[in-house]
Amino acid sequence: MDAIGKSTAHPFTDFMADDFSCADDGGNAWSDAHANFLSSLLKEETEDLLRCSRRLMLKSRDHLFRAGDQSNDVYIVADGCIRLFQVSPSGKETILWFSFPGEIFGMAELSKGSHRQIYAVANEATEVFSIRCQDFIQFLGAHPEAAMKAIGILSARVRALGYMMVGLACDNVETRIARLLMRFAAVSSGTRCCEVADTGELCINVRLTHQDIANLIGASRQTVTTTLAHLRKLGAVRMVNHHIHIVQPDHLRRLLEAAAA
Amino acid sequence: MDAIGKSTAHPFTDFMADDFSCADDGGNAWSDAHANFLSSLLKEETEDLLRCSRRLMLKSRDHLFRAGDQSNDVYIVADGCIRLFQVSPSGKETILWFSFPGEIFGMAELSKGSHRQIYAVANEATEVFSIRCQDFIQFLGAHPEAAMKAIGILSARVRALGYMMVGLACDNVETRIARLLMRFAAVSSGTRCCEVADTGELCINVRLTHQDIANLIGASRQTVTTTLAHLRKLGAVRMVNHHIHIVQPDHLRRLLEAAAA
DNA sequence: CTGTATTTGTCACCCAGACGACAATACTGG
DNA sequence: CCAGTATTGTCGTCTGGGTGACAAATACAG
Repeated sequence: MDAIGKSTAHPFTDFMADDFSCADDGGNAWSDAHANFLSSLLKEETEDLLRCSRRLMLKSRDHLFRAGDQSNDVYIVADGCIRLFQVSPSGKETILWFSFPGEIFGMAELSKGSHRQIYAVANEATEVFSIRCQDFIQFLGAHPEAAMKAIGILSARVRALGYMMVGLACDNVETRIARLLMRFAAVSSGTRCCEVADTGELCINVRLTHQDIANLIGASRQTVTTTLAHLRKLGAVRMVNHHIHIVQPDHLRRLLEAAAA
Repeated sequence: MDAIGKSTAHPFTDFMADDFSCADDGGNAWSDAHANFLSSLLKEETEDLLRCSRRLMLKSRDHLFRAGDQSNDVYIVADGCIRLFQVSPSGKETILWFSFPGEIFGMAELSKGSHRQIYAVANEATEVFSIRCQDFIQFLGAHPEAAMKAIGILSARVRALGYMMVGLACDNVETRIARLLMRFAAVSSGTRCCEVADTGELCINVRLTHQDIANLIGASRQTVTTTLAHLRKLGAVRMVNHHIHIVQPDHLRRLLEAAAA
């Protein structure tokens, strides 16, 4: 659990501080939504919270919960990565987001002691802290600043989802993919890939199949394969081991600007 | 401001209580996101909060704030209706939601004392309470239950946006419209239309142009016109004055079930 | 009451991307 | 090490719905 204590590239403290232009494309909301809740807490708050937590070890593809389950806990990722998604009545999977170490999830179902709306699956071998809703609510009551941080994270998620909606409604598949890659690069940059050159190359250190990407951006798997092949041919991205590197971030940025025109 | 004190069809108390099937299509999240924040507060909390508020009167189409503005306040609708939307870089408008009397909005930009991400305009003559962020944060600190309610509303909005994403990614335009109409009917049912028959006819008491609907579901205005004309021809909906009535809710429900197959 | 702006209704055209169908790899558990 | 499963790569084919272009019908300000 040594990944927990240390601050990542997105400590919560940044959250209140940094300014950004109004032409922001949602990248900030995206980062803020991935704020490291755990490392943003004070030492004593962390102890208070983890005291009443259980630790769960999940193998890749293990289900943590499914839609319809009773929702009794909130979770914090200790290590690994959790995929949060919905399944439409027709069976299509829509990925809402991934949760990385330090991030809290399952909060959205907190206030109704009721049922899960979404699915949570380990995207790789993953370790999570599980905290009973009751305990968590009590914790928030006892630590108003922590409650404000929770509100901050939920707010960021609302903003991030808003931007996702806009992208889905306005952009074509290539643009959606470009934007997704840039955002993932920003968020997953904490866990740097071994072989990043001194060039501006960015590493997306998450296991993502083409199907996953399709489910993230609301496209078909084939179109993702084709588009990604195209970007690779242009030299904008390349595959390293089993994840994507953005060779020319500027190329993707230009794509995004072009879409704005 | 007599619309404020009395509870609507969605008091916050319902929020923690009602159960629902796991096949929920997000209607609950939608309703919960439109929870009446103001009327959910205790009398003393309400006084505390409104003491430090200013009242603003807006004419139809007045801008309350725009993307890029400094975000210094949160707002509560006293009367009327506020349209919250984003504008894509290419100029396309995407409506995220409407806020009705008693609802709080602007919260998502609360925690960064920074800039608005979205636009808020009065959809009709509207009256809002404006509360400085500082005061609101202080209020939440002083009233932990109110803070939990705020978290509950943000959570519901996260869930609602999740469902919107799924719909956008999976459903065709007709289904998206049908779902939108059913949800609006549920939410706006508080302000009942004068001439609702004893039939199961539902009234959507919000001024919505075809362009608005298009912006809500990510479709073109023409397609909305055509689809709505089709639904009217089938006798599923009709226009009353300047808003839509759902003549046969079952017809729309059947549409939604069909989409699930 | 009247000119201007907004909203609705309807076309014909066209294309991004969904879908189905395979073959070729690459993993993974036993 | 091998069978079985998951993932990638590539084709045609086909269509939902975007786009532009109008005309008609309202709404609204002055």
